Parts: sequence; C-alpha cells; structure tokens
Amino acid sequence: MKTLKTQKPVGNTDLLPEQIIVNSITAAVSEQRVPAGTKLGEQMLSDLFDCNRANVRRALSTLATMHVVDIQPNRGAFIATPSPKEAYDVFEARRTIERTIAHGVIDNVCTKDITEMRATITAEAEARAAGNKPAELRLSRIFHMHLALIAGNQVLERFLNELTLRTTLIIGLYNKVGLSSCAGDDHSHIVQAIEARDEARLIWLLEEHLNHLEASLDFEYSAPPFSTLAEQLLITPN
Amino acid sequence: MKTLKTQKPVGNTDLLPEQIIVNSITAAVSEQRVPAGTKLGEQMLSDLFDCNRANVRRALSTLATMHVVDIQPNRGAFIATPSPKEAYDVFEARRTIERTIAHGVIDNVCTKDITEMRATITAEAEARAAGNKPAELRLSRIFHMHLALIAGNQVLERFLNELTLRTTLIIGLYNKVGLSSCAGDDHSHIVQAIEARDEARLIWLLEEHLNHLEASLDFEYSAPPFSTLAEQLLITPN
DNA sequence: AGAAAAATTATTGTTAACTATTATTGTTAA
DNA sequence: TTAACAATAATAGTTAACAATAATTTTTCT
Repeated sequence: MKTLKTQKPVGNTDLLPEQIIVNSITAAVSEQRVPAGTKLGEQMLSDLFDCNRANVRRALSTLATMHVVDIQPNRGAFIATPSPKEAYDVFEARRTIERTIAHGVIDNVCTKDITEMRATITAEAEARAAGNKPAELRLSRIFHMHLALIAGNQVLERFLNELTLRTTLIIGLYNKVGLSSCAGDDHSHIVQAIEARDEARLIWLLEEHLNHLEASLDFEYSAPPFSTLAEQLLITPN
Repeated sequence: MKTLKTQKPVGNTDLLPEQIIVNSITAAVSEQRVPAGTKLGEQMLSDLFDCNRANVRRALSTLATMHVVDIQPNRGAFIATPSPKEAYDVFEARRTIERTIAHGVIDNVCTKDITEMRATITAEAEARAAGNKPAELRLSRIFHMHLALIAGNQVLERFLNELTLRTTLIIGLYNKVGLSSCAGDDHSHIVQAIEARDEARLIWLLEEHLNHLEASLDFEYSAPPFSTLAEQLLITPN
C-alpha cells in the first residue's frame, strides 16, 4: 500500500550556492564592476550569499583554477591581476581559439542565430548610447560567446569563457582610454561575414578585432580605483 | 635583544596536500593506471594521503573544473568518462592549440630543447621495447608538453595539459588496439621538422599525429576492467 | 614625534562532529 | 526464486568550534 511517499522532487533544480557565487563574481568581473586586485574575503562572501564558508572556498577554488582569482596562502583570495606577459598569452590563445570557432560557425550557423546576434548588437549599441558601460561589456561578451555556442565545441567554449573574462580584467588594468569593449560596428561586420559564409573574412575580422584591442593596451598605466565590494557584486543583471 | 626568534622557514616549500592529491591522480590518469569511471571516495583518499577531507574535496573540485573528474552531487567523484562528442571536441581543440604551439616552437626552440626531446624519445622507445606501457604513456605526454613549454604560452600550456589528460582517458576508453600512445617514430619526425625550422611540416606532422589517434578510436568498444585503486594511485614514479 | 615592539583584532586554515542522502544487505511475500 | 520492501551501513554534505597566520592598533622607548 504505497500511501505516503513524501513526494519530494528528486532532481534538485535550483543552483548550488557555489554556482551562485561563481556566477556572481564572473558577472561582476565581466562587467568591470570589480577591478583586478580586489580582496574577496571569505566571511564577507558567506555573509553576502548567506551560506557557509565551505561553499565560498569551493567557489574561490574554482575561480582560481580559471585564473580569474588568485589565492595567496594564509592571505586570501583576490581578483587576478594579469601581468603583461599573461596578457600577451591570453590574446594569442584567443586568436588561436577564435579562428577554429570561426570555422565551426560557418559550418553550423542558422538563420535564428543571425537574428539573435543582430539583437545583441542592437542592444549593445543602445547600451553604448546610454553610456551604460557594464551592459555594453556584458553584451559584447555575450556576442563572442554566442559564436562559440554556434560552433558547438564545448571545450573551446569553456576556454573562451575563461579567456574573455581575463581579457576584461586586462582591459580594465591596462586600457586607459574608455574604449573598454569593441569598436562600434565591428560586430556588425562580423555578422555580415557570417551571413555571407565568408570564412576567410570572418577569421580576418576576428583577428583584427583582437589585434586592435591588444594594441590599445598601455602597460605603463596602472590599476584604477575601488568602491565597496558588496555593491559591486549584488548588482546582478543576469 | 632579538635573541630567540623561532627561526622557522618563512617560505613553506613542501607541497600542499591538495597539490599532492591532484598530482597523484593526474599522474595515474596520464599513465592509464586508473580507468575512466573509477570512483574516488573521499574517505579513501584522505586515508591514502593522510590528510583531512577538506583537502581531498578541494583537490577533487580542481580536477572537476579540469573535466578530469566528474562530481555527482551526493554520489561522489569519479574519473571522467568522455563521450564520443567530448572526444571529438577534445581532438579539435588539440589540433587548434598545437598548431599555435608549433609556431611558437619554431620561434623559440634552442639546441638544449632538441637534446632533451631526443632523450625523451629514446627513453620512450626503451619503455616501449620493455613493454612498460605506463612509462611509455608518461614520456609521450612529456614530449608533447615539452613543445608547449618551448612555445612559452602558459595559457596554451595549461589547456594542453588538460587536453592530453583527457586524450589519455579517451584512448583508454575507445581504443581497443593496444596502440595507446603514438606511433613509433612520429616524435622523431617531429623533432626533425623542428630542427629544420620547417613550420609547415611541423604543423602537418602534429595534425596527422592527432588524426591518426582519433581515427583509431572505436566508439562501439566499451570500457576496460578494473584493479584496486590504492595500488593504482600509490605507484608514483614522478 | 617617530619608530620599533607588543598586544589586539581579524582572517584564513584545520578538524571533527553532525545531518542527509545514497548504496547495500537482509527480509518477506507473491 | 524473484521482486519489492525495510533496515542497515556507508558516504557525501554541512556546520561550528578551534588553531595558526597575517594585519592592525596600541604602547613604549629613544
């Protein structure tokens, strides 16, 4: 007589606290709400996200293996501060990976993708017009990650995810000019090349895109100011 | 009167337990001493490495973000079992990355590197002749990682480190033929191309190398047997 | 007053006990 | 005998207290 089975949902769908923390910090980094070098105290994070320190530490450990945060023994975790050499390596890795992604995009792109990318570009332009830098940065990153999604290689997608985050940190550190995201209609040109199935041009556009970004860096320039961390993290428009 | 300062070494040089565990498991995976799907119990690991479970969990978390280990909530950690799709993605990513590494190798290689690579190849041949499969696998992986080291891009080096580990898992899963590492004198040809500074040929050789490996996979074939885990892990010839 | 030293505070690292979930074993009924 | 159920054991997940280290403040001495 199977009367009272507690009927509890077997698959726990809501995110684990660790994932929430990782997402919040990566979102904050990707929108430059939190600058390189920021201290990420464990107590502070466990208060902020209302969980115990074990979850916080797992999240920080995950971010550390992504090289987005830097854990110093007995000192704590800090948002990573990429060196010029690291910056160079990151850009070279991006050029490498986005080339293959471009190939995959040409193979797999469908009309729905193009529609969505255009929507992203429009939103990005609006954000730029409104002077909403975080939104602009977020949308720019979404655009690039969308390419990886279309290409369908989950390994390269994950690598690019890490690299775009680190790129944002690098730009925040070494780009004194406000130009933190990409030039105005670069993304439009990219979509045009995709629509024309012009792989060579797509590869060239992506490479130029990255070259321009890299050329705009100034390694003499030092890191910008701070504000309070709780603020930066809790503005979560994802 | 600064008489009795306890004179304790300031820089703790010996590895953290977490690092020891990660190294042991990656070494075991890279030598196919531990097959895909193996359960990695926390209690077992903390007994084996004589540390508390917190360190074990950090290590497993690190390995999970590398996709070498698969953590299933409330069930535990297991050596990853790459799917055919994952295998495809890993090989494509390797072709992508090793192409750029090849370029960097041509730029940066010095005579000492070539001497060392030849030594590795010799040792590899000896291991093969002696039927020492783990040593052969380890040396083959060292050869490929040496290329990344020469190229000097630490981002790509880290990516390749992960990808070679996953490649070993894939081969262990889907390659019924004993041929688990690379064909006999592939590595010799590679060194010859490097010595000749022939970048095009080097790229071609590396790509063929990976293509052959990938072509030898049989996704109908299922995973091989087991032995006791403690044994597999404690044979640490690094 | 300024600098060094000492004491205090805060933060990270470790440990162990406790809870919840899953796996296993044993039992019972068809 | 087998299949479902129940009881037990094992294991992962959580929590809080404690220890060790680093940062800060206060005190003391020149």
